[in-house]
Amino acid sequence: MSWDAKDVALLKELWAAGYSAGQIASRLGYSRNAVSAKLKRLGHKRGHKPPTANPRIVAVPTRRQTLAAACARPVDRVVSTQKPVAKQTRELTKRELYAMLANAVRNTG
DNA sequence: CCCTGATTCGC
DNA sequence: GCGAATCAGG
Repeated sequence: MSWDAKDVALLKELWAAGYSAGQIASRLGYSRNAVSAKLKRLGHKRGHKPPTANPRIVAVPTRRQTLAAACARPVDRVVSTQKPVAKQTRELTKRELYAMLANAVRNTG
């Protein structure tokens, strides 16, 4: 199973559109696990939602990333507080984007 | 019991 | 990098 550009695009866009991992997975043909994992690799962020699932307490404590996170202290200052205008390829509106998505899904699925 | 997302671990 | 297994919750 290799994530093609098409798959990734659909994944990201559908995810952004508010689709659930399961729905996307069904459309794409992958397991929701794969979708979630892929999203994580991509650096997904749907915003707010406390990390409910604890990082597995398997018999191998050579992990403690949780502790590391807990020990993380705030930095003194941020070097660059740049907030550039950004935004480039933003010619499509949400409606158009979704329409495109729907079409793509229809054709692809 | 169905679903949700999140994470880890083996390949 | 990919995906199954797994967790914790609604």
